[in-house]
Amino acid sequence: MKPTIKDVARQSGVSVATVSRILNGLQGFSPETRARVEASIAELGYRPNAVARGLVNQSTGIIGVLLPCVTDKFATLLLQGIEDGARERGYSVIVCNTESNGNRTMEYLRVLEEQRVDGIVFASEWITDDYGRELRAMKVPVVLTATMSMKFPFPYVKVDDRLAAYSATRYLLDKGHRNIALLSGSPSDRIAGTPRIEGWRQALEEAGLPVEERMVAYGDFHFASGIAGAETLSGSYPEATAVFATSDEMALGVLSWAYRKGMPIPSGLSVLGYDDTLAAEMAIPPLSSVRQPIYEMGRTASELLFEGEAGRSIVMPFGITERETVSVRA
Amino acid sequence: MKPTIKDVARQSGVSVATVSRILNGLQGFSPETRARVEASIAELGYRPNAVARGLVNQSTGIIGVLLPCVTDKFATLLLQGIEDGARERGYSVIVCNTESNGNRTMEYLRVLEEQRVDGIVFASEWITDDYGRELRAMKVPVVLTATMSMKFPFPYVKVDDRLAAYSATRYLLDKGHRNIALLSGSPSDRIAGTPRIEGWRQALEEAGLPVEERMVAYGDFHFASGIAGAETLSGSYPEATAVFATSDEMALGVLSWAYRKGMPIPSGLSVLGYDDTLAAEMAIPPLSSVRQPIYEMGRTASELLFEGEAGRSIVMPFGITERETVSVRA
DNA sequence: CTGTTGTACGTAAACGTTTACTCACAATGG
DNA sequence: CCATTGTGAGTAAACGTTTACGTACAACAG
Repeated sequence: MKPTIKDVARQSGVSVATVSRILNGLQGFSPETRARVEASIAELGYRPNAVARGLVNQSTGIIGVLLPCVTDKFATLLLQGIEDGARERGYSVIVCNTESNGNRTMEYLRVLEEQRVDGIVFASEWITDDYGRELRAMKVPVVLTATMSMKFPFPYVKVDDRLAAYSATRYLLDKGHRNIALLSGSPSDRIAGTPRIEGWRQALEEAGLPVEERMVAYGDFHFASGIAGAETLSGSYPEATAVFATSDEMALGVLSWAYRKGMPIPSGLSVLGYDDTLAAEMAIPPLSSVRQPIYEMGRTASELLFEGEAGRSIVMPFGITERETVSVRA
Repeated sequence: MKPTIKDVARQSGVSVATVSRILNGLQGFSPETRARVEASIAELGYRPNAVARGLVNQSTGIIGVLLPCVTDKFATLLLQGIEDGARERGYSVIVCNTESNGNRTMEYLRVLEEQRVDGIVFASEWITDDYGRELRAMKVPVVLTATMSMKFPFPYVKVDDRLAAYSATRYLLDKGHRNIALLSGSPSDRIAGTPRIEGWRQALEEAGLPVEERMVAYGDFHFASGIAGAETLSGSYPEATAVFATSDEMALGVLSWAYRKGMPIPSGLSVLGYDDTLAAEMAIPPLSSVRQPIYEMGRTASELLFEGEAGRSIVMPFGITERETVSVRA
């Protein structure tokens, strides 16, 4: 089969130990030996076997990344950041597409443990007791990103969702809006649901405005649920002059619904998205959105995995990218 | 550290061979022994070490996937299909984000060889001589998807781009358009560039229409280049009544440009995209597009990797999804 | 000339599995 | 009652590395 270190050793008339030393940049060989060995390596086309290395070194050079969806912009930007950070440090990444499915997630955690990955980045999803226990039992560095857990104190990298939603709502208030609907993720989502709802609510309450259940619709962060949510809100809260959607895709759903209904944006209705992905930029009209440094979050997560002081978490900054879907109201 | 098969053997008073046989569903043990061993496994929380297994079995249960970009819809849908196919067969996937960069690609091929992956799916990019030689030298199953190579006869899964572009152009002709601009990828792209240009050209020529250089603009398949291309075409080919963009993102760029210019779609200009990704559905107005079964292509690629008869390639069907960006012209 | 030190290697054990051989023993057939 | 066969196991070699330890030899100090 493929040449092994033994073949290289034989070919160049030295022992495997010497070849290994040369390969690993240690010392204990003459320049001539080195030249001879390197010639053999080139001639045979030898490539070290990472599997064998992994076995003796107890380290595979692979990390695992669990994502709820590998096709949406948010998750893939995160992935890109993680992958860049890992690659620069000589690590490869195994992607695990959990589809937010508990069984698949548990199954993948098992696979990652068997594969003896050197670290795990867990993105976006709530850490259930099952996940947390499993992760803890693996005795491997874990970093959470775009999520966190009180119960399992893994280091995390994320923005403060509550604060971001609060600021976004304040932004709309400052533009003169007094009837601000919320198009939220599920209220049972403790990460990207509840905190954003609370931020919105707090901003309204501080402004002395009423907060009623009919002012919010719930979706799943995806496009279709944005359309449905807009439809719901148009019935339950027709006086709304602005809607704050907690994902860009849902905001695009609102835009799409408005287009369908002939409702002009932003003169008839202002729309604010969340994430500031490329989708916001491509929208018609270009979508104003709450900006998260998604790529940097991913990159930071992999940095933390390898170089983090134990337990250190990082809260990332956010901002608002102003485009053309929010009008000022006299 | 973590319990090994030896710990399990000791704990249950049998040899490692017996534990191994139980783990692998072979025969040669009594039901009582099996129960005892399984109890020990549960008690110790033993997980087989895939690295050690990989060493002796000469198979890692990992495949590598090379993608030019991990954030765009096309590539990630492909990835999702590949991952699903792999997972169902018990394989994990290492993602390699090449960014269409030759050095990164070569580096990743080296990593994949060292990691001794069981197969490689190579997506979207042209197979250079370097890549081809390296892939061939790895002596590992390779499947190409959304690309192919004459020089290196790896099996591939893709649609016939030339035919699809021809059909798309015919579709516009059938709608009464006689001035059909092309917004293409690079003409040096032998996979997604040239063939689509040729399909477009052939349809026009068969219809007895002139084909001139000024009728085409070149982009890189991404959004910004769509805007730029639309601008270029509006100068060089103002009489165009339709533009065929060879990616959805570029088509969205055209939509965005038109919105900016106040050009009504489709009454002022018809636009046809390519790929029929979610972006097409989310566009305003909803974008008509050439549909490729992207997810299925990915899934088929991983099937082929494990179960393909040597060298069998698959040409996938395409279609046209009609939405609202193409008008009929009297 | 002898003892010490440094250099350039080689030997062999480990890493955690799988699996080809063995082997003891019971059941079975003649 | 003996030879054969089948069953439930154990032993040990292999997979391809790394690395602790050992060793031969040259240079050098005293």
